[in-house]
Amino acid sequence: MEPVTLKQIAEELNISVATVSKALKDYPDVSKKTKALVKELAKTLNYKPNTFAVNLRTRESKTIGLVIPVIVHHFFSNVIKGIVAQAEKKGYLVIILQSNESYELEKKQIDLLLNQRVDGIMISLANGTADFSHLKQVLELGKPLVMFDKIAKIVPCSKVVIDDRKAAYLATQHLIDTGCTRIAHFRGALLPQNSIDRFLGYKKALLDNDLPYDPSLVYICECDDRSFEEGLDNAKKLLNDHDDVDGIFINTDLVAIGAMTELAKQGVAVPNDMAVVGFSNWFMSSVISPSLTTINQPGVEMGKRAFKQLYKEIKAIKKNKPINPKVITLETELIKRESTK
Amino acid sequence: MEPVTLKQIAEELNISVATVSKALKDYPDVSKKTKALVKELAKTLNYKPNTFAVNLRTRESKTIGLVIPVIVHHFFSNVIKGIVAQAEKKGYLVIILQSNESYELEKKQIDLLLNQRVDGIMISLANGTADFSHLKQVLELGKPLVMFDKIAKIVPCSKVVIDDRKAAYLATQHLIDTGCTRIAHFRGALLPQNSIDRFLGYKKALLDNDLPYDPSLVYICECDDRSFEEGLDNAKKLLNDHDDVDGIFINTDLVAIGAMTELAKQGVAVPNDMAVVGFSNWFMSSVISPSLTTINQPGVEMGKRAFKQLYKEIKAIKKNKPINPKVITLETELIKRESTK
DNA sequence: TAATTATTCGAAATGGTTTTCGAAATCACC
DNA sequence: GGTGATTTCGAAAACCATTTCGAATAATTA
Repeated sequence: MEPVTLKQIAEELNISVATVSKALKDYPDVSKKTKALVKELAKTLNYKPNTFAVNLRTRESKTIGLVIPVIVHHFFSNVIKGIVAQAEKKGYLVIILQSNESYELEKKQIDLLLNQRVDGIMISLANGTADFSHLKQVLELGKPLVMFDKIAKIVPCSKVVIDDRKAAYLATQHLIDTGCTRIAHFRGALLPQNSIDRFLGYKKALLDNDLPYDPSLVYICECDDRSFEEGLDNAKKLLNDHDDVDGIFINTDLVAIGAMTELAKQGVAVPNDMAVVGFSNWFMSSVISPSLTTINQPGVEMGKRAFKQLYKEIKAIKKNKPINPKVITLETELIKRESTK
Repeated sequence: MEPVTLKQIAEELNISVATVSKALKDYPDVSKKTKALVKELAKTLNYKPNTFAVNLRTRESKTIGLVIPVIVHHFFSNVIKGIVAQAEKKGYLVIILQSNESYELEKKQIDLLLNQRVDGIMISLANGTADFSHLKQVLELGKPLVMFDKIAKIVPCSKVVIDDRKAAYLATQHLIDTGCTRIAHFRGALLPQNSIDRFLGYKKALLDNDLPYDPSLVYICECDDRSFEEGLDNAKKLLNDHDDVDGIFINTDLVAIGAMTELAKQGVAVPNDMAVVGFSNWFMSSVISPSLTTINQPGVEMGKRAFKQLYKEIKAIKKNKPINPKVITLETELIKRESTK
């Protein structure tokens, strides 16, 4: 029941632990005979090196940490899938923690991962995170850090993102192209960079098309557990405040779906009375009615690329090479559906 | 940059490593003076015990493994959330692997986790898993194993499930109560127990109500990546094969949504021409139109309970107590919505 | 003062693997 | 047979924390 150790194999064969170790790792200074003997016995005894000991010796755990705001989320669960799959290919395991959009938790979790001595950390920030000392600490310890989607520009680490500003511009331009002239925006929380960028893209599209930017048309939602309800609420407010709006660009599909639900309830026809564009291309956006025009956000791809970058940096650190942070921007596309004309 | 070790603290204070270790752990045989000194220096140097060394000594990793068929899935991502949250509370980290509904991968992943020497393993089986030697191996190694949702009755470990049979019975009975007399069933893959149980519940409800069981009304779907399309396809077949069916009980919401999409396309009115009941209560089921009547499956709760059970067993093993496997059955409920009368 | 007890500490073993360095043994060649 | 080169192996240190057991000192009692 207790796992076999090198020592036991060594005693069995009357050779030293060192030789057994080297035989199993095909060191050139072990004869073919003993190598064969060792390997055979190791196999029959089902020897597996004790990971704890290997970790201690090699100072690496072949494990990475992932801190993510929410797990139950179409986009993020896709990212997780991408990371986990890619990591497994390279022999790395992934420890996943959920920050629940809480800065405090996020901080603790980074600490947990550092204590665990993971070989690298990947993170998408909680909305509330405004202080980055916990992330800088990771870098100071010489551990690779890759941020994705919800990033902080100020932290000098690698990042994988989409061009949120451009995507939002595209979305808004599409509303304009299909005849909307007074376009509202449900933006995300004040802090995360992509929420800001989407807002800026929206604004720029308006200006480029000589449409006035009206701050009263911008509504904020936290995009937390209550996303759907926030969509309902914001739509209600919007309909209450204005009667001339003919399009909305919404920060996230789930909020958009909430908004469309409220619009339907109040008899506002989508897309004829009100066109709607979401963001992220959640699966459900394609199956609701009317289906939702949105921006595709390649979650799995983002996860893969983020891990690949982290992997490069882990290798670099191992060779004492300096790492130069990279910003990888993935392509997105507008997916036209029934919620716009 | 390199983490501080006990040795460094010891040298700094001119005492032994042993004393430092004991001081930090409040052993009674260290004087208050030295304890204070050690603790202070440890704090200023930000000492954290080397997890690798601790693991090696204590023979435990404070880490558990989770193998799950799919991550991007409303129910499973909820389970993950429950597990991760509960584990963190108890000081455990979770390594997550996705089997992708592949027995081969699942087997490899169990091996990976055993090599990693996790303290316990949680798993929801891949559809294809018919051989359980990899799971029995876990038990033989004396590692706690908890299965949830997609389980194998034959493996003598703890399990957390819902009463699929009862839930399916409820769903079918509801169709009957609302006037359906010829009810089809889109069942899941042949193997996983819950797919079988749901089928049995469906069948029993029919018989209890003196409705004939007609095998030609039962369609199979794998419930993999193509769930939605399988819903479309099966609905198409059903409408082609039969013209007298007035209700369908469908194994999973996503398939049900696919089916409803096809029904809508072919002008079959839900619920009047055809009532539909799904299973799992995916979020999107509440926001589509018509909204989907379904069975609520408490994912987060299942994750929590599964971890709690695993935790108990880890503690038991540590104390050399025997573990007696438990089967925990969670309550479900029928959620009536617009897709049934 | 001698003997006993309580207090405080450290040497050393343990956990299992990896790797360096040097020793021993074998072989080749003149 | 002697020299040098090559092959094959093992002792031992290192990784770091934990814990047992015994030694030394200090305090107490007879």
